[in-house]
Amino acid sequence: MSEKASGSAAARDVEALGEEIAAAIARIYRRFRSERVSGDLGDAATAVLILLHKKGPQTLTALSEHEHVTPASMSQVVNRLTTADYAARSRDPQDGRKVLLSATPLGSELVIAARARRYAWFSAQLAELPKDDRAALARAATLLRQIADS
Amino acid sequence: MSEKASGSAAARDVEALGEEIAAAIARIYRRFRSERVSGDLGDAATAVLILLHKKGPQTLTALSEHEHVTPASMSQVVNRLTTADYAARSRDPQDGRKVLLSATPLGSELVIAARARRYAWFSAQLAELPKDDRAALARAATLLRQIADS
DNA sequence: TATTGTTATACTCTATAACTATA
DNA sequence: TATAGTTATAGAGTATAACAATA
Repeated sequence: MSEKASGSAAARDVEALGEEIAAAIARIYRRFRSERVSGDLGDAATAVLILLHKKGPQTLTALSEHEHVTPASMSQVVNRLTTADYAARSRDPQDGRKVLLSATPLGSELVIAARARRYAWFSAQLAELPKDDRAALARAATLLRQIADS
Repeated sequence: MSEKASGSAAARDVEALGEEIAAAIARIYRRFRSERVSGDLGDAATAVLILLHKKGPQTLTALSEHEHVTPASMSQVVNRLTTADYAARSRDPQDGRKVLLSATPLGSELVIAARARRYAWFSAQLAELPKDDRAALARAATLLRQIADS
């Protein structure tokens, strides 16, 4: 009831919450990035490789839409992966315009080895939180993913 | 009780949660970045400008620690802000080695005008969520900020 | 000597514009 | 013509290494 009754005040609250969340996202994202060890792939390339490993072969357009970048940007990320032999390009036999990207065995190996190590510090922090807080974070992750995809 | 009893299973759960959150963070962060309109400052420069606007003058080292980047990186971000006349450098009278950065009136104006516009789409999404979900996001923002600062 | 900050250089990531190849 | 993808170029953001200035 009070939600609808206090229209503009609630709107300001939501705006403030939006800014607060956005700021927190930016901070933790940079923190993740700073945890990267030398020799690792960059964050964009890593995200793509994990996706290929988990979901199997994808077209370039599918990857670019999933990551919210232009096809031109994604092509360059893929170039870094293929140059390092972590991913491979192949033509779609049904439609010669399409390119299918897939993780190589070397790439899959890297994903498996790197994942736990990369977020080890973060998992350690999570383990120390009360159950309720972990639940809030799990729900938030789901919501943020939905909003990102909207 | 069951948390401690099922040691390694719980540890795997926390790791999976960590990866899930990290992936969601990366996705929503890129989405925020893709919403940036041409002519805007970049995200790093914007974050610094907002900080200067909110907290007042800061040294370069304080800024670099707050954003978890090296002083050399921060110096370059600050260069972009000062070149655009959104921030100004001044020497600390007590310690000539230190540089104090502050937002210019033009910079403060920009922060105020840009904030709401920049996250408008996000706030609109938040407004449509049930109250419980907004609460989960608010809690998550607090937790993520604490973890980022740890 | 230690602290604070800067510049030089290089890499990742992203975008826009212009292009090729296939449908 | 429309779709899928690539390359060229430019700019933001970051790091390491080497440096200058001040304490």
